[in-house]
Amino acid sequence: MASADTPTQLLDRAQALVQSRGFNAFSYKDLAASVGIRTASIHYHFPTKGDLGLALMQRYHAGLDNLLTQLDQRRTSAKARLRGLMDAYAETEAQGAICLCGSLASDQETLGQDLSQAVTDYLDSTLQWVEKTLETGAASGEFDLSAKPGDLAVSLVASLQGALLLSRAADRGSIVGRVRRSFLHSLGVA
Amino acid sequence: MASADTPTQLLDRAQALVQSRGFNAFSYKDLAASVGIRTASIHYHFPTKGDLGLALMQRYHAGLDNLLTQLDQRRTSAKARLRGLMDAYAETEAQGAICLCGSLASDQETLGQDLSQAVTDYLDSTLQWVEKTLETGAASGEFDLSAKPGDLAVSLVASLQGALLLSRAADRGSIVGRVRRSFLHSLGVA
DNA sequence: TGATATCTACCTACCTAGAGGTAGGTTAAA
DNA sequence: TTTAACCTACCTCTAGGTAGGTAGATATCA
Repeated sequence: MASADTPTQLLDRAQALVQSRGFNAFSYKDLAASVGIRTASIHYHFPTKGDLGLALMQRYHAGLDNLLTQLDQRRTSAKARLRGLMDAYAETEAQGAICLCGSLASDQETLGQDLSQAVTDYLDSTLQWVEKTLETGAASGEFDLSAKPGDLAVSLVASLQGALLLSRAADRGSIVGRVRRSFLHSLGVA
Repeated sequence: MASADTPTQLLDRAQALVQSRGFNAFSYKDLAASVGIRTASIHYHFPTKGDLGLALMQRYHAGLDNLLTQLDQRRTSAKARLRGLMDAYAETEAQGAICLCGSLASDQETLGQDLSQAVTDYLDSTLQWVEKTLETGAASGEFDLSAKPGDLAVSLVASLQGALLLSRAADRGSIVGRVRRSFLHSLGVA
Protein backbone atom coordinates (compact mmCIF):
# COMPACT_ATOMS: atom_id res chain seq x y z
CA MET A 1 0.00 0.00 0.00
CA ALA A 2 1.37 3.33 -1.09
CA SER A 3 1.77 5.70 1.83
CA ALA A 4 -0.70 8.58 1.91
CA ASP A 5 0.17 12.04 0.66
CA THR A 6 1.71 14.50 3.08
CA PRO A 7 -1.42 16.51 4.04
CA THR A 8 -3.25 13.29 4.83
CA GLN A 9 -0.36 11.96 6.84
CA LEU A 10 -0.22 15.25 8.72
CA LEU A 11 -3.93 15.13 9.48
CA ASP A 12 -3.71 11.50 10.58
CA ARG A 13 -0.87 12.11 12.96
CA ALA A 14 -2.24 15.41 14.22
CA GLN A 15 -5.58 13.80 14.97
CA ALA A 16 -3.91 11.10 16.98
CA LEU A 17 -1.94 13.72 18.89
CA VAL A 18 -4.99 15.85 19.66
CA GLN A 19 -6.95 12.81 20.76
CA SER A 20 -4.23 11.63 23.07
CA ARG A 21 -2.74 14.87 24.40
CA GLY A 22 -5.08 17.72 23.62
CA PHE A 23 -4.81 20.50 21.06
CA ASN A 24 -2.57 22.75 23.13
CA ALA A 25 -0.25 19.98 24.17
CA PHE A 26 1.16 18.97 20.83
CA SER A 27 3.47 21.04 18.69
CA TYR A 28 4.41 21.33 15.06
CA LYS A 29 7.73 19.90 16.15
CA ASP A 30 6.08 16.69 17.43
CA LEU A 31 4.06 16.50 14.27
CA ALA A 32 7.01 17.14 11.98
CA ALA A 33 9.06 14.43 13.65
CA SER A 34 6.19 12.02 13.40
CA VAL A 35 5.72 12.55 9.67
CA GLY A 36 9.40 13.01 8.81
CA ILE A 37 9.46 16.56 7.48
CA ARG A 38 10.44 19.95 8.96
CA THR A 39 8.10 22.20 10.87
CA ALA A 40 8.32 24.87 8.16
CA SER A 41 6.93 22.41 5.65
CA ILE A 42 3.85 21.88 7.77
CA HIS A 43 3.15 25.59 7.47
CA TYR A 44 3.16 25.14 3.70
CA HIS A 45 0.15 22.82 3.96
CA PHE A 46 -1.49 24.36 7.02
CA PRO A 47 -0.41 27.98 7.47
CA THR A 48 -1.43 28.19 11.10
CA LYS A 49 -2.25 25.71 13.81
CA GLY A 50 -5.80 26.99 13.72
CA ASP A 51 -6.05 26.06 10.05
CA LEU A 52 -4.83 22.60 10.89
CA GLY A 53 -7.42 22.26 13.64
CA LEU A 54 -10.14 23.39 11.28
CA ALA A 55 -9.09 20.90 8.60
CA LEU A 56 -9.05 18.23 11.26
CA MET A 57 -12.61 18.98 12.33
CA GLN A 58 -13.84 19.22 8.74
CA ARG A 59 -12.51 15.78 7.95
CA TYR A 60 -13.82 14.38 11.20
CA HIS A 61 -17.27 15.83 10.58
CA ALA A 62 -17.28 14.44 7.05
CA GLY A 63 -16.50 11.04 8.52
CA LEU A 64 -19.43 11.36 10.87
CA ASP A 65 -21.80 12.35 8.06
CA ASN A 66 -20.58 9.36 6.14
CA LEU A 67 -21.19 6.99 9.01
CA LEU A 68 -24.65 8.31 9.78
CA THR A 69 -25.68 8.21 6.12
CA GLN A 70 -24.51 4.64 5.84
CA LEU A 71 -26.36 3.64 8.97
CA ASP A 72 -29.54 5.22 7.64
CA GLN A 73 -29.19 3.58 4.24
CA ARG A 74 -28.94 0.11 5.66
CA ARG A 75 -32.58 0.49 6.68
CA THR A 76 -32.18 -1.66 9.73
CA SER A 77 -33.96 -1.10 13.04
CA ALA A 78 -33.52 2.11 14.98
CA LYS A 79 -31.83 0.07 17.67
CA ALA A 80 -29.28 -1.26 15.18
CA ARG A 81 -28.64 2.25 13.93
CA LEU A 82 -27.99 3.56 17.41
CA ARG A 83 -25.81 0.59 18.06
CA GLY A 84 -23.84 1.51 14.97
CA LEU A 85 -23.07 4.90 16.44
CA MET A 86 -22.15 3.42 19.78
CA ASP A 87 -19.87 0.94 18.03
CA ALA A 88 -17.98 3.85 16.52
CA TYR A 89 -17.37 5.22 20.00
CA ALA A 90 -16.33 1.78 21.16
CA GLU A 91 -13.76 1.71 18.39
CA THR A 92 -12.35 5.05 19.48
CA GLU A 93 -12.21 3.73 23.00
CA ALA A 94 -10.38 0.61 21.88
CA GLN A 95 -7.69 2.84 20.40
CA GLY A 96 -7.25 4.47 23.79
CA ALA A 97 -8.39 7.78 22.35
CA ILE A 98 -11.09 10.25 23.15
CA CYS A 99 -13.36 11.93 20.64
CA LEU A 100 -11.54 14.61 18.66
CA CYS A 101 -14.19 17.15 19.44
CA GLY A 102 -14.40 16.08 23.05
CA SER A 103 -10.72 16.85 23.32
CA LEU A 104 -11.14 20.21 21.63
CA ALA A 105 -14.17 21.02 23.75
CA SER A 106 -12.11 20.93 26.91
CA ASP A 107 -9.67 23.48 25.52
CA GLN A 108 -12.51 25.48 24.07
CA GLU A 109 -11.65 28.88 25.46
CA THR A 110 -8.28 28.83 23.75
CA LEU A 111 -9.69 27.92 20.35
CA GLY A 112 -10.43 30.38 17.59
CA GLN A 113 -14.02 31.19 16.77
CA ASP A 114 -14.12 29.04 13.63
CA LEU A 115 -12.69 26.00 15.31
CA SER A 116 -14.95 26.42 18.29
CA GLN A 117 -17.94 26.62 15.95
CA ALA A 118 -16.82 23.48 14.13
CA VAL A 119 -16.90 21.58 17.42
CA THR A 120 -20.40 22.84 18.13
CA ASP A 121 -21.55 21.85 14.65
CA TYR A 122 -20.20 18.35 15.04
CA LEU A 123 -22.01 17.80 18.30
CA ASP A 124 -25.20 19.28 16.89
CA SER A 125 -25.10 16.87 13.97
CA THR A 126 -24.72 13.96 16.33
CA LEU A 127 -27.45 15.12 18.65
CA GLN A 128 -29.92 15.73 15.85
CA TRP A 129 -29.34 12.32 14.36
CA VAL A 130 -29.73 10.53 17.67
CA GLU A 131 -32.90 12.42 18.46
CA LYS A 132 -34.36 11.68 15.03
CA THR A 133 -33.47 8.01 15.35
CA LEU A 134 -35.03 7.78 18.79
CA GLU A 135 -38.21 9.40 17.51
CA THR A 136 -38.38 7.04 14.56
CA GLY A 137 -37.96 4.05 16.83
CA ALA A 138 -40.60 5.34 19.20
CA ALA A 139 -43.06 6.05 16.40
CA SER A 140 -42.74 2.54 15.05
CA GLY A 141 -43.24 1.12 18.53
CA GLU A 142 -39.72 -0.23 18.65
CA PHE A 143 -38.80 1.76 21.75
CA ASP A 144 -40.63 2.64 24.87
CA LEU A 145 -39.10 6.06 25.54
CA SER A 146 -38.79 6.77 29.24
CA ALA A 147 -38.15 10.47 28.65
CA LYS A 148 -38.29 13.11 25.96
CA PRO A 149 -36.26 12.16 22.86
CA GLY A 150 -34.27 15.37 23.15
CA ASP A 151 -33.32 14.61 26.74
CA LEU A 152 -32.44 11.04 25.90
CA ALA A 153 -30.35 12.09 22.93
CA VAL A 154 -28.41 14.57 25.02
CA SER A 155 -27.95 11.95 27.72
CA LEU A 156 -26.68 9.35 25.32
CA VAL A 157 -24.20 11.61 23.57
CA ALA A 158 -23.01 13.03 26.89
CA SER A 159 -22.51 9.57 28.31
CA LEU A 160 -20.60 8.43 25.23
CA GLN A 161 -18.32 11.45 25.35
CA GLY A 162 -17.87 11.03 29.07
CA ALA A 163 -17.27 7.33 28.63
CA LEU A 164 -14.24 7.99 26.45
CA LEU A 165 -12.88 10.34 29.08
CA LEU A 166 -13.44 7.89 31.91
CA SER A 167 -12.10 5.03 29.92
CA ARG A 168 -8.59 6.42 30.00
CA ALA A 169 -8.73 7.80 33.50
CA ALA A 170 -10.70 5.23 35.47
CA ASP A 171 -9.48 1.69 35.18
CA ARG A 172 -12.74 -0.13 34.64
CA GLY A 173 -12.61 -1.94 31.32
CA SER A 174 -14.84 -0.87 28.48
CA ILE A 175 -16.91 2.03 29.70
CA VAL A 176 -18.60 2.50 26.35
CA GLY A 177 -19.80 -1.09 26.48
CA ARG A 178 -21.35 -0.54 29.89
CA VAL A 179 -22.95 2.72 28.78
CA ARG A 180 -24.39 0.94 25.76
CA ARG A 181 -25.81 -1.87 27.87
CA SER A 182 -27.52 0.36 30.34
CA PHE A 183 -28.84 2.71 27.67
CA LEU A 184 -30.43 -0.06 25.64
CA HIS A 185 -31.77 -1.47 28.90
CA SER A 186 -33.46 1.82 29.65
CA LEU A 187 -35.13 1.75 26.23
CA GLY A 188 -36.54 -1.65 27.04
CA VAL A 189 -34.84 -3.29 24.09
CA ALA A 190 -31.86 -4.99 25.67
CA MET B 1 -14.65 39.34 54.03
CA ALA B 2 -10.88 39.25 54.29
CA SER B 3 -9.29 38.06 51.06
CA ALA B 4 -7.86 34.56 51.22
CA ASP B 5 -4.18 33.84 51.70
CA THR B 6 -1.98 33.61 48.63
CA PRO B 7 -1.81 29.82 48.21
CA THR B 8 -5.59 29.65 48.38
CA GLN B 9 -5.96 32.47 45.92
CA LEU B 10 -3.51 30.74 43.62
CA LEU B 11 -5.41 27.48 43.83
CA ASP B 12 -8.72 29.23 43.24
CA ARG B 13 -7.54 31.04 40.17
CA ALA B 14 -5.57 28.07 38.83
CA GLN B 15 -8.60 25.87 39.19
CA ALA B 16 -10.72 28.29 37.22
CA LEU B 17 -8.06 28.44 34.53
CA VAL B 18 -7.74 24.67 34.24
CA GLN B 19 -11.50 24.28 34.14
CA SER B 20 -11.92 26.84 31.40
CA ARG B 21 -8.79 26.39 29.29
CA GLY B 22 -7.14 23.10 30.17
CA PHE B 23 -4.00 22.37 32.16
CA ASN B 24 -1.58 22.93 29.30
CA ALA B 25 -3.23 26.12 28.12
CA PHE B 26 -2.65 28.33 31.13
CA SER B 27 0.69 29.64 32.31
CA TYR B 28 2.25 30.87 35.52
CA LYS B 29 2.18 34.26 33.86
CA ASP B 30 -1.61 34.17 33.50
CA LEU B 31 -1.90 32.98 37.05
CA ALA B 32 0.48 35.60 38.44
CA ALA B 33 -1.38 38.40 36.68
CA SER B 34 -4.65 37.10 37.98
CA VAL B 35 -3.49 37.03 41.61
CA GLY B 36 -1.30 40.11 41.45
CA ILE B 37 2.14 38.68 42.21
CA ARG B 38 5.12 37.68 40.07
CA THR B 39 5.61 34.29 38.49
CA ALA B 40 8.67 33.61 40.61
CA SER B 41 6.55 33.97 43.73
CA ILE B 42 4.24 31.21 42.57
CA HIS B 43 7.21 28.88 42.55
CA TYR B 44 7.73 29.70 46.20
CA HIS B 45 4.35 28.16 47.00
CA PHE B 46 4.23 25.53 44.25
CA PRO B 47 7.73 24.68 43.04
CA THR B 48 6.60 23.12 39.78
CA LYS B 49 3.44 23.19 37.74
CA GLY B 50 3.00 19.52 38.49
CA ASP B 51 3.00 20.31 42.21
CA LEU B 52 0.32 22.89 41.61
CA GLY B 53 -1.77 20.40 39.66
CA LEU B 54 -1.41 17.86 42.41
CA ALA B 55 -2.44 20.37 45.09
CA LEU B 56 -5.38 21.28 42.93
CA MET B 57 -6.56 17.69 42.68
CA GLN B 58 -6.00 17.06 46.38
CA ARG B 59 -8.17 19.98 47.33
CA TYR B 60 -10.76 19.03 44.75
CA HIS B 61 -10.86 15.46 46.00
CA ALA B 62 -11.18 16.65 49.59
CA GLY B 63 -14.14 18.76 48.50
CA LEU B 64 -15.74 15.70 46.96
CA ASP B 65 -15.22 13.61 50.09
CA ASN B 66 -16.75 16.40 52.06
CA LEU B 67 -19.81 16.60 49.86
CA LEU B 68 -20.38 12.86 49.77
CA THR B 69 -19.99 12.56 53.54
CA GLN B 70 -22.48 15.35 54.08
CA LEU B 71 -24.94 13.77 51.69
CA ASP B 72 -24.64 10.46 53.52
CA GLN B 73 -25.02 12.05 56.93
CA ARG B 74 -28.28 13.74 56.05
CA ARG B 75 -29.80 10.26 55.92
CA THR B 76 -32.26 11.20 53.25
CA SER B 77 -33.40 8.90 50.45
CA ALA B 78 -30.92 7.45 48.01
CA LYS B 79 -32.64 9.47 45.33
CA ALA B 80 -32.01 12.69 47.25
CA ARG B 81 -28.38 11.75 47.75
CA LEU B 82 -27.86 11.12 44.05
CA ARG B 83 -29.64 14.34 43.33
CA GLY B 84 -27.19 16.09 45.63
CA LEU B 85 -24.28 14.88 43.54
CA MET B 86 -26.01 15.88 40.35
CA ASP B 87 -26.70 19.31 41.80
CA ALA B 88 -22.98 19.79 42.32
CA TYR B 89 -22.41 19.09 38.65
CA ALA B 90 -25.22 21.49 37.77
CA GLU B 91 -23.43 24.16 39.79
CA THR B 92 -20.21 23.59 37.89
CA GLU B 93 -22.20 23.81 34.68
CA ALA B 94 -23.79 27.06 35.78
CA GLN B 95 -20.30 28.51 36.15
CA GLY B 96 -19.58 27.60 32.55
CA ALA B 97 -16.86 25.25 33.72
CA ILE B 98 -16.11 21.60 33.26
CA CYS B 99 -15.03 19.21 36.01
CA LEU B 100 -11.42 19.76 37.03
CA CYS B 101 -10.59 16.13 36.56
CA GLY B 102 -12.52 15.94 33.32
CA SER B 103 -10.30 18.70 32.03
CA LEU B 104 -7.17 16.97 33.26
CA ALA B 105 -8.32 13.66 31.83
CA SER B 106 -8.28 15.00 28.30
CA ASP B 107 -4.65 16.10 28.63
CA GLN B 108 -3.81 12.91 30.42
CA GLU B 109 -0.85 11.77 28.38
CA THR B 110 1.01 14.95 29.19
CA LEU B 111 0.47 14.71 32.95
CA GLY B 112 2.95 13.31 35.39
CA GLN B 113 2.28 9.94 36.96
CA ASP B 114 1.16 11.37 40.31
CA LEU B 115 -1.28 13.81 38.80
CA SER B 116 -2.64 11.21 36.45
CA GLN B 117 -3.19 8.89 39.39
CA ALA B 118 -4.96 11.63 41.34
CA VAL B 119 -7.46 11.98 38.50
CA THR B 120 -8.07 8.26 38.51
CA ASP B 121 -8.55 8.26 42.27
CA TYR B 122 -11.09 11.06 42.11
CA LEU B 123 -13.18 9.27 39.52
CA ASP B 124 -12.95 6.02 41.45
CA SER B 125 -14.25 7.71 44.59
CA THR B 126 -17.19 9.09 42.69
CA LEU B 127 -17.97 5.82 40.96
CA GLN B 128 -17.81 3.82 44.18
CA TRP B 129 -20.12 6.22 45.99
CA VAL B 130 -22.68 6.23 43.18
CA GLU B 131 -22.64 2.45 42.94
CA LYS B 132 -23.04 2.07 46.68
CA THR B 133 -25.89 4.57 46.74
CA LEU B 134 -27.65 2.81 43.89
CA GLU B 135 -27.32 -0.51 45.66
CA THR B 136 -28.69 0.94 48.89
CA GLY B 137 -31.66 2.39 47.05
CA ALA B 138 -32.31 -0.86 45.27
CA ALA B 139 -32.05 -2.92 48.47
CA SER B 140 -34.59 -0.73 50.21
CA GLY B 141 -36.92 -1.02 47.24
CA GLU B 142 -36.58 2.64 46.43
CA PHE B 143 -35.24 2.02 42.92
CA ASP B 144 -36.07 -0.47 40.30
CA LEU B 145 -32.63 -0.91 38.75
CA SER B 146 -32.83 -1.54 35.03
CA ALA B 147 -29.22 -2.67 34.85
CA LYS B 148 -26.30 -3.68 37.06
CA PRO B 149 -25.44 -0.99 39.65
CA GLY B 150 -21.89 -0.87 38.37
CA ASP B 151 -23.03 -0.24 34.82
CA LEU B 152 -25.50 2.39 35.94
CA ALA B 153 -22.93 4.15 38.09
CA VAL B 154 -20.47 4.28 35.23
CA SER B 155 -23.21 5.55 32.93
CA LEU B 156 -24.28 8.27 35.29
CA VAL B 157 -20.81 9.59 35.99
CA ALA B 158 -19.90 9.41 32.30
CA SER B 159 -23.02 11.30 31.33
CA LEU B 160 -22.38 13.97 33.96
CA GLN B 161 -18.81 14.45 32.82
CA GLY B 162 -19.92 14.48 29.21
CA ALA B 163 -22.73 16.87 30.04
CA LEU B 164 -20.28 19.48 31.25
CA LEU B 165 -18.32 19.12 28.05
CA LEU B 166 -21.40 19.40 25.86
CA SER B 167 -22.77 22.23 27.85
CA ARG B 168 -20.07 24.57 26.67
CA ALA B 169 -19.80 23.23 23.14
CA ALA B 170 -23.38 22.49 22.17
CA ASP B 171 -25.82 25.30 22.66
CA ARG B 172 -28.69 23.45 24.27
CA GLY B 173 -29.34 24.96 27.67
CA SER B 174 -28.70 22.95 30.82
CA ILE B 175 -27.42 19.58 29.72
CA VAL B 176 -26.91 18.40 33.29
CA GLY B 177 -30.57 19.09 34.00
CA ARG B 178 -31.63 16.95 31.09
CA VAL B 179 -29.26 14.17 32.03
CA ARG B 180 -30.66 14.25 35.55
CA ARG B 181 -34.24 14.06 34.34
CA SER B 182 -33.67 11.14 32.07
CA PHE B 183 -31.56 9.27 34.61
CA LEU B 184 -34.12 9.57 37.37
CA HIS B 185 -36.76 8.57 34.83
CA SER B 186 -34.85 5.42 34.03
CA LEU B 187 -34.77 4.53 37.74
CA GLY B 188 -38.52 4.84 37.82
CA VAL B 189 -38.44 7.54 40.49
CA ALA B 190 -39.04 10.67 38.45
C1' DT C 1 12.71 19.29 -29.86
C1' DG C 2 14.95 22.06 -26.78
C1' DA C 3 15.05 26.12 -24.00
C1' DT C 4 12.74 28.52 -20.67
C1' DA C 5 9.47 29.66 -17.25
C1' DT C 6 6.54 28.29 -13.55
C1' DC C 7 4.93 25.62 -9.78
C1' DT C 8 5.04 22.21 -5.95
C1' DA C 9 6.87 20.64 -2.00
C1' DC C 10 10.08 20.75 0.48
C1' DC C 11 14.52 22.83 2.83
C1' DT C 12 17.85 25.89 6.12
C1' DA C 13 18.10 29.60 8.97
C1' DC C 14 16.07 32.69 11.53
C1' DC C 15 12.62 35.57 14.49
C1' DT C 16 9.91 36.92 18.60
C1' DA C 17 7.26 35.65 22.32
C1' DG C 18 6.48 32.94 25.97
C1' DA C 19 7.09 28.81 28.65
C1' DG C 20 8.73 26.82 33.28
C1' DG C 21 12.26 27.48 36.40
C1' DT C 22 16.47 29.42 39.29
C1' DA C 23 19.58 32.64 41.96
C1' DG C 24 19.89 35.71 45.02
C1' DG C 25 18.35 40.12 47.11
C1' DT C 26 14.78 42.85 50.05
C1' DT C 27 11.37 43.76 53.52
C1' DA C 28 8.63 43.31 57.42
C1' DA C 29 6.97 40.76 61.12
C1' DA C 30 7.85 37.23 64.88
C1' DT D 1 18.10 37.71 64.08
C1' DT D 2 15.66 34.60 61.78
C1' DT D 3 12.09 33.39 58.68
C1' DA D 4 8.15 33.94 55.44
C1' DA D 5 6.81 35.96 51.47
C1' DC D 6 7.71 38.34 48.24
C1' DC D 7 10.83 40.78 44.54
C1' DT D 8 14.18 41.65 40.21
C1' DA D 9 16.86 39.69 36.91
C1' DC D 10 18.03 36.10 34.54
C1' DC D 11 18.35 31.28 32.41
C1' DT D 12 17.26 27.69 28.79
C1' DC D 13 14.04 25.66 25.92
C1' DT D 14 10.32 25.52 22.93
C1' DA D 15 6.44 27.53 20.75
C1' DG D 16 4.31 29.10 16.31
C1' DG D 17 5.63 31.51 12.44
C1' DT D 18 8.48 33.83 8.50
C1' DA D 19 11.98 34.67 4.76
C1' DG D 20 14.01 33.13 1.25
C1' DG D 21 16.24 29.38 -1.29
C1' DT D 22 16.26 24.95 -4.15
C1' DA D 23 15.46 20.41 -6.65
C1' DG D 24 12.60 18.45 -9.63
C1' DA D 25 8.30 17.95 -12.12
C1' DT D 26 5.35 20.26 -15.47
C1' DA D 27 3.76 23.48 -18.74
C1' DT D 28 4.78 26.89 -22.65
C1' DC D 29 6.31 28.05 -26.86
C1' DA D 30 9.94 29.56 -30.68
